[in-house]
Amino acid sequence: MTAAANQSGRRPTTSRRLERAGIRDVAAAAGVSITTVSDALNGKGRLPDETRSRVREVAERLGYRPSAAARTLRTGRSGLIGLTVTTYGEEPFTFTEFAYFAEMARAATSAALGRGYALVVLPASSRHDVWGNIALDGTVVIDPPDQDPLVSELYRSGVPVVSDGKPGNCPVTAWVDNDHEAAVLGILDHLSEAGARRIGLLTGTSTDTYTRLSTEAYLGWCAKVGQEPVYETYPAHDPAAGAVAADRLLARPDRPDAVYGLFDPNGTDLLAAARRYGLRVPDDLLLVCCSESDVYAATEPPITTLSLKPRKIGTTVVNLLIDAIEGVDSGTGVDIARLFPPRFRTAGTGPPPGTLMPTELIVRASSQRRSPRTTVSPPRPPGEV
Amino acid sequence: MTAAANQSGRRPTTSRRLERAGIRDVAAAAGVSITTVSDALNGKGRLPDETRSRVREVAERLGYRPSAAARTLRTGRSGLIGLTVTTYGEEPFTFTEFAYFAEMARAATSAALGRGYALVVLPASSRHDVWGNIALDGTVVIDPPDQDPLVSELYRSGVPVVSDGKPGNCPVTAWVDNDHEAAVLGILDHLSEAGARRIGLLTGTSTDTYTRLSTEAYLGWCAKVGQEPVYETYPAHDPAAGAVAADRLLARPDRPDAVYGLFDPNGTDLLAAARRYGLRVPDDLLLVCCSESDVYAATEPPITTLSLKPRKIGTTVVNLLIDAIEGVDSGTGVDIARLFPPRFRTAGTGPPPGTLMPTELIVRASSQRRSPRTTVSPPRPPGEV
DNA sequence: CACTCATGGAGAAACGTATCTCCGCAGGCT
DNA sequence: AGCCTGCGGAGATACGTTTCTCCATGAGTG
Repeated sequence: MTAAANQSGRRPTTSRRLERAGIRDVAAAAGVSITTVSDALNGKGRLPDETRSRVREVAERLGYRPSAAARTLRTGRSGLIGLTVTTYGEEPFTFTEFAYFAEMARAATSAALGRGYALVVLPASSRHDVWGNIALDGTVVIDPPDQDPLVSELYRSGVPVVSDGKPGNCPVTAWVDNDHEAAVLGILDHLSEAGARRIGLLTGTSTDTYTRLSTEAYLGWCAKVGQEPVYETYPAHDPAAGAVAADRLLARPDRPDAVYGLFDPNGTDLLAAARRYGLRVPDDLLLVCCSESDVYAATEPPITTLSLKPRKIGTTVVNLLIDAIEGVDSGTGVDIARLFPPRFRTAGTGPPPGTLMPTELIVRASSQRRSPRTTVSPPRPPGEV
Repeated sequence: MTAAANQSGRRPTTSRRLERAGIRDVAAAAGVSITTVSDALNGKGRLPDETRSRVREVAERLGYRPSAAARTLRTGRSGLIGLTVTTYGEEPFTFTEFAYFAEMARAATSAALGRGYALVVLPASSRHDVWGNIALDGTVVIDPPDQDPLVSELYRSGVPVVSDGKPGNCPVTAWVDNDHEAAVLGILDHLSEAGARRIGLLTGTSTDTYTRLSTEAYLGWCAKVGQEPVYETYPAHDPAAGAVAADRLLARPDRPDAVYGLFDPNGTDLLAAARRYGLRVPDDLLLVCCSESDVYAATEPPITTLSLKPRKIGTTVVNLLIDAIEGVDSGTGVDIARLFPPRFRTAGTGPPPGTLMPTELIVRASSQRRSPRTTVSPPRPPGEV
């Protein structure tokens, strides 16, 4: 009768009743055109509220769900953001900074969802097999190595890329990182003030930005204050090697009286090694390590840790990326500087291409000689809930 | 000249040079039809190898990347698998079993990538906003609550769903879970054999499958051996409440001489509480907790842990899901029993709808009265790398 | 010689949506 | 009376694949 009749006249194939309802079916059932359905559901066009609500009602009744694939094809936006992790060895996630990554990914997921995007986890290893098969609106890259071909290709094909960790030579849309130099210098000063005479470092052998910048900061500080560097390195992705390296560091003839460990498990490893050598913490050895884990609040003694604030980083990275995705129509060589002029949401601070986030030092007993009481605390009566 | 000429004759819009090359451009450049390009690149059709390689070469030269959206629209397959986590409170991931989830997600990601799929992380909370906007070939659901509307809707709309954790009333394609009852009974027997007279339990207040089955197994065991149950509960998602509950458990007048803690941080919390009350582990108190973390290998003393084998679970869940996705054309009410007849890859063992995975008890000093040496081990000389 | 058959490949129809263009129709204005 | 304007909505096209159908050709076969 109405125009809807001859529209649904198409669909020449055999009678399939079990198909999911499409926008055509909704249009036919509501007695309007496809255009009207699309506009009504997406809040566009000029339609009286009555039509809008009627169409919505019909769509609901038919259980209509718009096809994400068709929408993506048409609009060029998938609502998907890649989360790429650099992989050491076979496993998709890096073992090192495990808690850091988990926290960061969690915050990133949350932030993305809050803005209508979802995260898909993609190791950098698997090449075009699966990479090319996913429509990505943008990508977060964690600690890209110099000259990463993957990042280059993504960037070249117009996909915005924001990296966690200052990139070496990759062209990225923006990046976020901690101020690793300031963090290390802060820790060294903190240990010095606590009475440390010779501060050692437990660091990694890999060349990622975090390890490199932190080690350089340590060496620079040593040169400045005139201390001979005392450090041991080990492959950070090997969980067993850390304990060995910790032992090695404390076995040296020029044994340090304070140690900073760059990686999460170093705290327990150093504590165990100290115990083996009969060193009391903090009396004989001051200890700090970088970790996001709260187990160090309950060790004996509790260990001072540096937090890289992965939640803040994850949130910021995603917000920068989505700003880039939504900010400019299609990044065909637009200059980065013009990318986010007005719509900067994280307080008009930093210069967009690179943002440095502060770290947080959580001071506990292991780095304080003048702690009020290093003995076992008196038993606490069982409290309320 | 050839047919390719008039095919590329279309594209009436204004001259856009910067567009990404499409399959049409490849066809025109190679002097063949679109069909031939598609067949050549996808390894289908009957084409001489010479044509195939020539087309591939041209595609490579033009930097052709097939549009994932178009492919998904046409084939109905996106290569994406949803990973849904039940959320407690605001955060997208559950705090409890944090390491478990991280390990499981890692294994699932790895397994999916190995078979050409990618994982997208989707909390169950965010409803149609983002859920409906993503084309999912299937979904992994972690510990779905009874009558989960989300799972029901997914299943009804034909998306395969495999759950980690035995589902209550949700209709799922398949599920995988640990044998929680056997695990708890094994631990209780282990503690009994080590000399425990009164075994306590630290458990949660939530109603998820894991907590429920484990607690029931404990109560059943108590009834069988005639021990009065001694347990404390706390909201497992609250990291601070665990320490309080541990303290409460050891402060009871009927203080247990052995404790099993259901959640990851219980080990350190119980150890700290024992220290406060002057209890030696394992001499005065035997300790076991469920954890995937290896920090318990380095505590003083090392703590016996139960591993739920998240890697095995993640791998199995994903393989089952992909089997279901690829096994049958479009799940319109096919009976589950016929779903995986031949192509079962994980050794022809389990009955498909539900699979129980064994757990692993990692016995350390905290649960052995006759440990060879509970004192500090002698300093080990610095070994080779 | 008339015929099947395998080979190599072209044409065109979907897939389901968003959106650009355009059209009819009132009512108010000059 | 003609004209403009705004409202409500229909038609058609394009997004970029995959794939079903079909055609031309030359070689083998009775």
